[in-house]
Amino acid sequence: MEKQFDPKAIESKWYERWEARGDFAPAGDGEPYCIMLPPPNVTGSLHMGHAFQHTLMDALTRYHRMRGHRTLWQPGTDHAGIATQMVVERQLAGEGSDRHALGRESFVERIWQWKAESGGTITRQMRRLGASVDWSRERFTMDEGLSAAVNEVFVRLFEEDLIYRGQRLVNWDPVLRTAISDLEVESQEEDGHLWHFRYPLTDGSGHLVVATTRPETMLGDTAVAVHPEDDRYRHLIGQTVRLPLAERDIPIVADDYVDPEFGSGCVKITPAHDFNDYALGERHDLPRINILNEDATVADTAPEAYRGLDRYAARERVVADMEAAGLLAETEKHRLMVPRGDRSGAVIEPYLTDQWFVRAKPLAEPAIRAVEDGRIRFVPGNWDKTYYEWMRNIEDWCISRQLWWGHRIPAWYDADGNVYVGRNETEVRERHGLGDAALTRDEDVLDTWFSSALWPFSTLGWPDDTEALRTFYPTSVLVTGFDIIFFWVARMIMMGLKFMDDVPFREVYITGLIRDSEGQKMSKSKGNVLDPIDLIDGIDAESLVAKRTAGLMQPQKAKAIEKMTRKEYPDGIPAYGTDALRFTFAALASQGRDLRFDLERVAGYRNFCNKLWNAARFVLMNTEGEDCGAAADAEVELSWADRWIVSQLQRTEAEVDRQIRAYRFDLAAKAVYDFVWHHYCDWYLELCKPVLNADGTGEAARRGTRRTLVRVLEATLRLMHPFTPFITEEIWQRVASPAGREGDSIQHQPYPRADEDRIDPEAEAEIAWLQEVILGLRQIRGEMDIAPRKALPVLAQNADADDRARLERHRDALAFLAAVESVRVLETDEEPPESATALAGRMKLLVPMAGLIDKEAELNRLDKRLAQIDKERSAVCGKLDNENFVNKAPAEVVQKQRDRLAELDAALAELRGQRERIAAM
RNA sequence: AGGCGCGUAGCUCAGUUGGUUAGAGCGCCACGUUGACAUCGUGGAGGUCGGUGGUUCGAAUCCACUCGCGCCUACCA
Repeated sequence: MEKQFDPKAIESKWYERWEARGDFAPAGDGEPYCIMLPPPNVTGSLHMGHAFQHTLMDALTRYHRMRGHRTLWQPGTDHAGIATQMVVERQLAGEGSDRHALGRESFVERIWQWKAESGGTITRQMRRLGASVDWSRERFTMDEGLSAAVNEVFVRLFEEDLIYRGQRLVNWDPVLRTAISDLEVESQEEDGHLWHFRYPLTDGSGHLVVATTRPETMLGDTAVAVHPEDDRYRHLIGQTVRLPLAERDIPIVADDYVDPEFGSGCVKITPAHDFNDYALGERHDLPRINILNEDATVADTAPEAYRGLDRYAARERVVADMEAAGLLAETEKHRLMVPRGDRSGAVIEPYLTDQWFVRAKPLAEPAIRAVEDGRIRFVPGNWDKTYYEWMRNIEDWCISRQLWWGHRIPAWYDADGNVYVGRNETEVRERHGLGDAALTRDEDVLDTWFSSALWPFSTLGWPDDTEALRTFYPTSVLVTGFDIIFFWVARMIMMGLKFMDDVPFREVYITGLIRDSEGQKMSKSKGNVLDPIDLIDGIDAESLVAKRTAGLMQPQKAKAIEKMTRKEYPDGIPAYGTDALRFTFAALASQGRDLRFDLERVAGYRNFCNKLWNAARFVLMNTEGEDCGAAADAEVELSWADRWIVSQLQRTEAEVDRQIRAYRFDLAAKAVYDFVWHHYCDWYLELCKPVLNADGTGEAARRGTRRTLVRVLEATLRLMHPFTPFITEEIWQRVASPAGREGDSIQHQPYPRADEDRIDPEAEAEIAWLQEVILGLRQIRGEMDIAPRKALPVLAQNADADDRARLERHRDALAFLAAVESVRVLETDEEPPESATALAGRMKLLVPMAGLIDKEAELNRLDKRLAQIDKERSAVCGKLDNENFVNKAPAEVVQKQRDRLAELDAALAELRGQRERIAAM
């Protein structure tokens, strides 16, 4: 083996073998376990959030596969309607063309081409991450089967009146010129103005003042509203005002919606351009005047002077005209929430159009119940509140999009505008007896999330009753971020319950969000993104800068991004390898908080991989070609250390298993790390050395230690495999045989299960004693500046029979790990020489000071220890002197404190005595 | 406005039902290279657990209030 672990040398080799052999396909007849990969955008690339989530999904998948479950991790990609269409439209714009010039068919063809070219990025990256998805089942939301499922769902929902078409106010993106759903609107507070306008009463008796943030919409006003109880205006209700500029008479209506405290207490009402006004208009049966075109220019329904103006130009014009007419009462600065499209960034316009909707309430009710009664569990649990909040206030879902890339709505219109919905045109004609009448298909496509909502069953073959569907639905767990609970999770639950009559998954594990080391959200525009592949392979500073500054929406930011990047990564990023990256993700995955991603952390886990690698190297150096006691009748003798490490392994196995089940990957990773580094390497390997090297060791003892070395390592590799698949496979191939195991790959080996019977309290006590002695002596050495390899003669005082036996038993270990030259047990009445002291239980270890230790230094050291002990002693005494504590606390707790006090007193007495003696010398 | 979360060592974070000597990693200080590993070893320094008050024999942990920060929903013209 190489002295240093080199991930590059092994990773691609193993993944190719696993995939070629079909290792990731569900196998056996165990209990089914299934995870649906949240389908990434087909033309996207893997970002840190993906890599994080994929790591956790893969860990779960490998864990269950090793436990013998019939495990499926179902991969696939999403067509991502708007996002993908925008990319190709931008390309066309670069060529001086647009989709209309191309025509629908060619445009869609062009997107398919783009998908074919760039669509493999994510899946290639997933392979680099070691994701053990079953590629043979890979699906795409727009492939044939999934499209059929989409049509089927649409038709069935339509037939049950759960999908309808209607003219309603929707969120309109005037740049993309399509409707979008409520969820695709992101509101942000921005600076604006509040304009106060005078609207004259028609009868000439005065005027009302209304305030607005959007003056141009007054062209579509159809009422002014006041609060019914507002004494200032009560007498005017039912009268009309003369709407300036448009010169129309509009009524004054009374409605509770109006807050009399705000502004003048009068509100202009524009039902066609504001959601609240729309609702108010419905209550009062007001006309709706749509004054905007699709691109947010003023329409012909408005007065001539404004037609064709952009909405913001119209705004200025309206304000100027009102001012000129003496009707502008006041202009004030105002912060307001501005709705923007999440894709285009354009200011969204409430807009009156014909769209298709899913009736949400009837679907939401069973979906709420599924979480309430525990058929679906959120992890961490508090996310159910977020879910309930949204589901209980859910509005109908606008599913039609005025785009070309997506599932075209299966609806046809005849010459009279009658609508027919069916799985295809032939079916529509047959079912409605339309013969060969002219039919035109609806131009619109469905919201991307409509097909995503079906993912848990459409990928398994629905609407056909397939073996896969019967086996893997409901799936086991969904792993995703909180940001798509509404977009996706809630909708999958609704659709799953509706069409499968069962929940789509039993648990939803919500991961935190990956941020950069400063706690900033990672985004292309901030220039702080990291490509997980760059952490695996490494990247030089130039390439990293080039990558981060390429294709920016705001190219002027490039300089700042370059500066920041060069400062943070002057030498680029070293290659850490996949296993280190994955282990980092696992270790960071604590619950309920966002996580800061810090390269120092990855470096630490790369070191950990190297540690494991070298431990394996040591084991192999000591076992290759040697008898490791594999034979059934081999005579084998286990040392205390052997028994101890086996015992520790059981505890670790139990802990890791428990934490994985609880989705506490951070704690599972910590348990593994502690075991490998601090138990196996720091102590066990060191304790093995004297056994293997000493001349006096018997063959049965060597065999026992070799066998334990290699078997514990082998089990540890299996324990770690879900987190670090590559290094564990590589090493396992070398140690499996000496450890007495057979198999083609570690991933099909059983996951370690703790064996209660192999927990060995006797061995644990023995090694705990040994550690205490060694640590005590090392402390003296360290604090007294005694050279590390300077062999020390040690005297033991107050050693009881056990201590004496143990000192004898572990003489080699003490010599090796604490450089003890000799140990002599003092007789009861023997006066010790001037010495430095350490305690191990009641036994006192003395290192004679002659020539080694400075008297003052030892006195200081003792004073420090005494102070520590004395401080704790006062705390314990405080408790025990408290009658209430002694009377009310559980007996065992009280006893524990008494025992502790006794220990402290003994230690105090010993050390004080020691101090006096040294001081007197 | 409502909801959720966070505040523990210089930094990033654990601390599961109240009883630990409050932990880890990184960083810091000192010492150390005859082969598992310098991507390492040994020893050490460093925290009144945001604040106040309460419940309790006992609070980082439970309750109330408070300060600071973050996120998500929401109709303020």
